[in-house]
Amino acid sequence: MRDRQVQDILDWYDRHARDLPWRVGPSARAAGVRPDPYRVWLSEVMLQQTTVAAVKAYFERFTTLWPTVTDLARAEDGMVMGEWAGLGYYARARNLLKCARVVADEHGGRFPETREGLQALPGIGPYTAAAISAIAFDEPEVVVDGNVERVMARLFDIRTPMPAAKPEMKAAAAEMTPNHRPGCYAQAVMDLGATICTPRSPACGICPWREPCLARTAGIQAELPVKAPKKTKPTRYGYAYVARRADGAWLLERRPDSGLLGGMLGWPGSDWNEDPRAAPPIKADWHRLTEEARHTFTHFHLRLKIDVANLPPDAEPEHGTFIPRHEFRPASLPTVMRKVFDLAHGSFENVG
DNA sequence: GAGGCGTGGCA
DNA sequence: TTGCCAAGCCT
Repeated sequence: MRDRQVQDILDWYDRHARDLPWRVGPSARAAGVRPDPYRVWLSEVMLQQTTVAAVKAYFERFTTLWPTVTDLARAEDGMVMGEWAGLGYYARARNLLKCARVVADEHGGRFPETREGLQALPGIGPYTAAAISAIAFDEPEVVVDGNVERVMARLFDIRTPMPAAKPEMKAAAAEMTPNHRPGCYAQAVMDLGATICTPRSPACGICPWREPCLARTAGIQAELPVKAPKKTKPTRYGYAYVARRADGAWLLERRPDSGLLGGMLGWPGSDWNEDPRAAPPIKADWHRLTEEARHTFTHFHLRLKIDVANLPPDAEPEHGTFIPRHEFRPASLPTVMRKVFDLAHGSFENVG
């Protein structure tokens, strides 16, 4: 029975596999083309908790700037963080660089081929290690991500709430994983989860697993997997300070490596909490903008009051660094900081 | 084990 | 507007 289902989803994948920039499609794979482990790794890290649509442009940009893991290992930290800006979960970018440097310096520029070897690297956990091993090296590893959990919960009608159901999902995934074409199988299940077995309104009518799917038989496919309700997000408040020196340089600061937006550039500002204290980085004639910047993070809403100021050529702030006008790219800021800039920059006159 | 950690799209 | 969701990892 399991062999029948594996064959059915592989047949479906051979006909309907998504064409993705980092993917070697089923026909090319059958012709002997092997995926580049560097590109598989880079795409998997970018795809952690992130949509394919958001990742595509970043993947193209990164692989153009840094075609190999050795190239990436030699990049400057600030350059990589700036290129990652907007993609979110910035610890991924810091770990990406760490990982590239370990692979370049300690593994001769080649990725380990085993799940164990891969999972020892920074930013590579159980899912990513199994995925790289399966996709890049065609090892029959059990690949379990959110897609696989959803598909298995439905195929086997697993009603145990998450995250308690994880061991059952893993066992179900292990039961299904084939020794033949494991890389294609892993990508097939993820494509199925992304395009047919979707969280809401799954397209069961065109699913290659519609017959054996126990949740569909019971009519509860859209209710699975069962998840605990989310906690409501609190709102925090803060101040952001946008200052421009007379020569057009902007006063920014590099945030500490750990914590929220770690390692990213941002505007100087206060702490973000229920009752923040204003904390300008330099004595100046600050002007408060009418509009606040609003942004929502994973676990709280944020509202920032924005102060702007022009600084003299010899300004010496208590903290922060002046970024010359021609070196400053708003796109290299995390989104919340870019929102602040978008609101503030209109209040400055152009400098020739 | 639970919480921290981004962002944008969509119902 | 609000909530939910997307190929998790780290502490």
